Amino acid sequence: MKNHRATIKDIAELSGVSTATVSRAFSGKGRIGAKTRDLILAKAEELGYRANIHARNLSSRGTDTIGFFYPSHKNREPDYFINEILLGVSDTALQAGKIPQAHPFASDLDEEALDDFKNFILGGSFAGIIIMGGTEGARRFLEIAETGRIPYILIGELPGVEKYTVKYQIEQGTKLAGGYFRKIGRKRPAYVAGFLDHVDILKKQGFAEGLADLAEKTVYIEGGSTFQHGCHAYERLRNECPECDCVLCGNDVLAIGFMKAALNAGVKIPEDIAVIGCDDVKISRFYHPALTSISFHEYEVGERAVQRLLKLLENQPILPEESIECDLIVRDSA
Amino acid sequence: MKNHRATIKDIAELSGVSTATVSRAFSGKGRIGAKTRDLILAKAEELGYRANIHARNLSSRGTDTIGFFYPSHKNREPDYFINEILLGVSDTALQAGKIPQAHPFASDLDEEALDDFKNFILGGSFAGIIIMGGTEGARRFLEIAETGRIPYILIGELPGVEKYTVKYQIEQGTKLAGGYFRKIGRKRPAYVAGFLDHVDILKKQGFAEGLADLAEKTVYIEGGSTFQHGCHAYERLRNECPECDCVLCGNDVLAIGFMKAALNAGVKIPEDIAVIGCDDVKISRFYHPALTSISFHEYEVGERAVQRLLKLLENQPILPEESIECDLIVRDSA
DNA sequence: TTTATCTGCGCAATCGTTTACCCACTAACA
DNA sequence: TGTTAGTGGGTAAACGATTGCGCAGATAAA
Repeated sequence: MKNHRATIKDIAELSGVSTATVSRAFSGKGRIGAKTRDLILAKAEELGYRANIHARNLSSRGTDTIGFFYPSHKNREPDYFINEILLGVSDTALQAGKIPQAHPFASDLDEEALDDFKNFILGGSFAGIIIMGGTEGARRFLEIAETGRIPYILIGELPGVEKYTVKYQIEQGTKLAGGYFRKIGRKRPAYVAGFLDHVDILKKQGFAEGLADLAEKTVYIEGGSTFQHGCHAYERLRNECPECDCVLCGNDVLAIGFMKAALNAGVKIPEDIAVIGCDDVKISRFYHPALTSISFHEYEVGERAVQRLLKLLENQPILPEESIECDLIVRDSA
Repeated sequence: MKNHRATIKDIAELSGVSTATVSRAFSGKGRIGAKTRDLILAKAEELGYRANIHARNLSSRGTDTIGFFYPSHKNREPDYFINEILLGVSDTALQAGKIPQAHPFASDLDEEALDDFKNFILGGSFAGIIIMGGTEGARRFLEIAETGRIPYILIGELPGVEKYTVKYQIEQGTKLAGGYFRKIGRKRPAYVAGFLDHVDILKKQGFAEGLADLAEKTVYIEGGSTFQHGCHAYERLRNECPECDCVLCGNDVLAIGFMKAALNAGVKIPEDIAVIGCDDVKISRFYHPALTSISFHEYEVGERAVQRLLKLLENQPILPEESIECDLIVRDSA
């Protein structure tokens, strides 16, 4: 029994043909007779042959891998929002015969880590990449992709970048929340910030628009984006503005933390205070009360990003940006 | 300006040395003079050189990639349990200079998908792999790894497989839950099943042990492992055994679904019915009431799996199996 | 000075594919 | 019968690294 993995050469010998022919039998490219091909495939099966992936990629100057890069925070809770996008990315890539690869990067990306990523990306690991925007770290990946002339798609916002992106309607979304609070007759709004980045600014703006004349009374609480931050935000709000009767949180986990602290304090939701979250992640509907939230249709965002990247890879023309609709999903918390 | 990516050859020419020397400058292997090396590194920097990863892998017959294969269910909710393990795997791999790659596989793995995985794994994509056990799909991956002589570590249980695994103490864990229900004086237990696989059997057994004389009165509800299943489980339990006063659920999301339905029906938790979940996933502490759950220390499981795989890769001897302790984390639901 | 040891580096084979190019053969047609 | 087209498949050069071997020169030991 051979001790090494069967190669194309072994099959060639066994079938009495050249390696070129064997290669053609598998690739379908080039001309080859039907019986020769069948013979080759049979022998290959027999030997349990599998093409060496490195050799293939080297020789053909390409790969089927698509990278997905997203920020991951140090003190991390799972990021349910990005998980949804990732799901969309993975499914779509797989369906197209591409191999998805997820790579989190630290939000405080140091030079060393960045260098590893450069080796990785510029070393030819990816046919194309998808970058999660919103943070400055994302910009570094854009730069890498640019210098390596690697096709990429940006998801979300990054100031100054217009090509090629898939956006979700952040301002539109929070505007819906503002409008909804008005509609149900709330008077004193609050906003609890998430990551304190560019995205947050847009969220605030949209919220203010939706609130219209109520906007100027808005109380802003800042801190962070985790469950704990949400709990603290409630405590702070109770001190700073006990009369607030509705709150929009920068993400769902934050909203859940807020609700948890409020419920513990005996507050009734939504009677005493109405709560809306952002992202509409899966767990929001699990909560009691079920969280009203703004859905940016994350899965679809991931899906679309891959679809666009695929076109880029095939040199098909695409619009510089596309946008996915958002919705307010009303449940029990507001 | 050159249009192709700089190669080792370009640098060799530019520095007036051979490609062998350039390679040595980067790898640190072999002998090389200090100034030659510095010169080479400088030129490389200048050209923005990054080693082609495919060429490297082909030439050196190896790769730094570690694969993580886990079952993913069709109608999927994010699997918070596996997410935790994955986090442990990723962090540990990265620290060791390896590149982690996560690959979900459908629980009803068909031949075609399996063949893709074979190409992938046997094609040399991985230095070693980590396989999430518990389902029969996992066995197929073991087989692939065996035929390709690829080092692997199995996480959890798979009947008949003893080498090399990292186990978490399933029976021990649910036994704790059973004991706890006795201790707090509950009389009529129920068990809500998760995936209905091998793992579930162990959970039932452990639970029964912990319940001791209460075990025979246990009501078993089966169905699935999602939030929805949890909701239905509550409805069924109310019909089948309204006097049940404590329930163990096969996983946390199931438990949360159960609680949600119960709370909606006006039931008090834990007063009317005490609820314990399995896995102690992050979201469990968010819930209101916070869920009491059995922690299998998933992060650590993932961590340990990688540590063991690394030893295998270095041909260091390791024990056939190791086991990670479990704990009952008491919160507010029981 | 001679011999042994060590250091730095080049030569060239190798890893396992893909693919451009070319040649031999068959079939068809005038 | 000679020309043309079309088919099947071989030859060999890539792809971009790694690495065993050996050689020349420097240094140390005798």
